[in-house]
Amino acid sequence: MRKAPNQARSRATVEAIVHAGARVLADRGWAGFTTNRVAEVAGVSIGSLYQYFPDKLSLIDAVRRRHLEECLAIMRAARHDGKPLGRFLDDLVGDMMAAHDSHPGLHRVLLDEAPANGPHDPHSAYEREYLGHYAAAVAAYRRHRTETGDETVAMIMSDAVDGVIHNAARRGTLRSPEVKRELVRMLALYLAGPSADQDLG
Amino acid sequence: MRKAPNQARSRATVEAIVHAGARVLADRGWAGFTTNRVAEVAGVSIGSLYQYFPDKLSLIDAVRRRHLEECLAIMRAARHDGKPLGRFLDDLVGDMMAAHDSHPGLHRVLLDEAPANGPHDPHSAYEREYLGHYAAAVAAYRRHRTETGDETVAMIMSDAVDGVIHNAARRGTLRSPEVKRELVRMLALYLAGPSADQDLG
Amino acid sequence: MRKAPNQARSRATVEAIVHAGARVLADRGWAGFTTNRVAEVAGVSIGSLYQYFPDKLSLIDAVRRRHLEECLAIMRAARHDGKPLGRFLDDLVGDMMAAHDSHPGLHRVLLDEAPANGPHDPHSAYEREYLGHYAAAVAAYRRHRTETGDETVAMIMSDAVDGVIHNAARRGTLRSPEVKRELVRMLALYLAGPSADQDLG
Amino acid sequence: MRKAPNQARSRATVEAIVHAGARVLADRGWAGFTTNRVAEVAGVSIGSLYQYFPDKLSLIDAVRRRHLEECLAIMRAARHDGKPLGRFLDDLVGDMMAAHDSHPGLHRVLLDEAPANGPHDPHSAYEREYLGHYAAAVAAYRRHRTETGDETVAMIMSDAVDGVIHNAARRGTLRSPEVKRELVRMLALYLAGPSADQDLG
DNA sequence: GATGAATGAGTATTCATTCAT
DNA sequence: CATGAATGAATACTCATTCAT
Repeated sequence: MRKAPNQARSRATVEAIVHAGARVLADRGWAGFTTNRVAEVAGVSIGSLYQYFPDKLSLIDAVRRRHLEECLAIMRAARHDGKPLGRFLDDLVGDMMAAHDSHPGLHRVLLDEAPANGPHDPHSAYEREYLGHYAAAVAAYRRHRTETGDETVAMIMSDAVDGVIHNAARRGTLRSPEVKRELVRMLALYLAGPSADQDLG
Repeated sequence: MRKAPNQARSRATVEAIVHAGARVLADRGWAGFTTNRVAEVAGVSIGSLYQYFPDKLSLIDAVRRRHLEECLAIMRAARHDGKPLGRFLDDLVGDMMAAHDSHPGLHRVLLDEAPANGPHDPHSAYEREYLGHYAAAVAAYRRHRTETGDETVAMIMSDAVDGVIHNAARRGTLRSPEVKRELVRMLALYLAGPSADQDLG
Repeated sequence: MRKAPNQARSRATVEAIVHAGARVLADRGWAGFTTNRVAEVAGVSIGSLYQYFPDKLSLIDAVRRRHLEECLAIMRAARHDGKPLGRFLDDLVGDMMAAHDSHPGLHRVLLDEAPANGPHDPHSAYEREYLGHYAAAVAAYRRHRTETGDETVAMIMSDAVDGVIHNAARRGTLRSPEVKRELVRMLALYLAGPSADQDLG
Repeated sequence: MRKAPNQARSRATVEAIVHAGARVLADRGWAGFTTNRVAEVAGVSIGSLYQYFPDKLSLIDAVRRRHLEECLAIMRAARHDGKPLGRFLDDLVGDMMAAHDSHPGLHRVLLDEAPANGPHDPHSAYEREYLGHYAAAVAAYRRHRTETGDETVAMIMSDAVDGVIHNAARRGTLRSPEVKRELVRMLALYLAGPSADQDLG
């Protein structure tokens, strides 16, 4: 960002711009994301937008950072302190679906356009922490030890949640209790289940 | 499409354009997808591109149709005729991962710029058949009957596969045997598992 | 128009664009009318042109509206309040020839590319008022009443003036006093003359 | 033209192209006149069109020549050998209106786009002969000798006819007997009338 | 700071024309 | 000769970005 918004009004302006950016990205996709449109939706002039964001990319980065931070906050809040597994998954999946319900499709769009995927970019940092939370839960709840590491199991779970939630967002079924229940059931069975080599005949 | 390619030469041209379109979309994303670039990569003039596709969007549609058709072909080929479940899932997931390995990220980009997802657009038709194949497999292999329909289970499975594969594509781990094995394990446990209400404590 | 020019600067810009459009259309005809050329002649960037006009056609419409409005202004100013007929026609034809002398050929080009001449398009509205003025003059000066209505006579006169003036524009003889005198004479004789059925032997 | 069509089939092809050119020009105006469209309407391939016409301009010239030739043929046929004036004008105007009824607007479009208006271009040659026929008629029928030459009177008449007919074409009233009658009446009164200086009160 | 008019490089698209079949 | 696929210069139009007010 070009400059730190010091005064209250400035902060509100930046807030409005980032929020509008998320909205436009979710509603119109990459092709419909133009700086002029974002400024219009935010209710500020295009000049003001460039006062705070040096270019389009930095605005997208801000939107991305904001969204990933929200997802991380949910993960951080999803404590597995003594909760039974079913309850833990229920809370986690429920909160995640709720979070995506406000801007369906945003997450998906944000992750698609590969943003300089070096190991040090913000997305990677986010992902490391994100998967770390999942791995901790896996370590806490997993029943059967196999040769597969917690990190891999965590990744599979995270990606499955991602897939189910974002396809639900696309179909407009984010609020379906059935979808939520089945996703939770799949994760629970996965965590509870025996190793791959056993009787899946 | 503006014009049906009748002669052999023109069919080859259209083929090259669609193929180049997939490549450019996968490599450069929405922002890098320009008709001139596609024409260049295809090795044809921009005029030839517009001879067959009335505009940029119709070209993207063609690329999408082509890709979805490839995915459907895999589903159709994945017969569950007497195979044990583990074998069936192994084949299906393996083929799907291989298919996405050629253009990692393409599927995701294609599905996310959601253009008018009414129930009658080609993507919906594709999705109906796609989920239908999954549902047939679910009906064949499911052990425990619950109140949840085969279609819902099929959708969860399909979306989970989607999420895992496309995040793997993003991370460059599409060829990892571990990822494949765990995804198969999760699906198998899900299909084999008891209803949600049981002892997931 | 895409956007109303509010500030003084933007009004000047729109003015310059429309004026340049008339000039380019008159000088180079349809084939030479390109938006980039108009912008260049207007001394503004191509972006500014598209800030106010959504496409080429809307710019042509603006030029047309402007020109028709100028012609109407001449008709409105040509009062037949007690003037003798000769004087009235002299003033009217003189003003009209002068008006076309600034952009010879513009009128013809504008009217000929007939874009959807339904009864409700702006050109029709213009034509109704235009012919109305002529009809009023006919009613005031006509000597012999025939079965032909004032409106028809007005239309014949208007079209004849149109034909003579625009062919004169094409030939570069718009300032010829002889042309003006003879056109006036023809109109006067027509208005003064007896019905068609009489001795035209 | 690139080469003379010798065989019967070639002549028919050229014929079809010129005819289609007139049709497209009349129906779609300058903006819609493309060589590919003309070829399509003519039912020949674009390659065949370029076999006979080296470029677009030469095709337009052919269409123009053809149309002007038709108008000239009407003038040549309109003999004033002893006919009374009323009869002569009636025939001339009637034939001219009929000629324009097949391709309304064509003449207008053809004359608008100023085609290299040197004194030696085909249009000027046409115009000279055309006005010459009118002048001969004027000389034959004019009643009052004034200081204005026959050529000027002829030009005014020709231009008035042009204006009335082409505006009628635009309005779709080319077959109106009233329009024809009034146009004839105006021309007759003009030819019969006294000099400009007299009692036009 | 805020504004929004202006800019112009860059993209989408057309269409006259060529040439291999 | 006829065909129509291919070409690419030229045009229409967009949108990130600047800057005078």
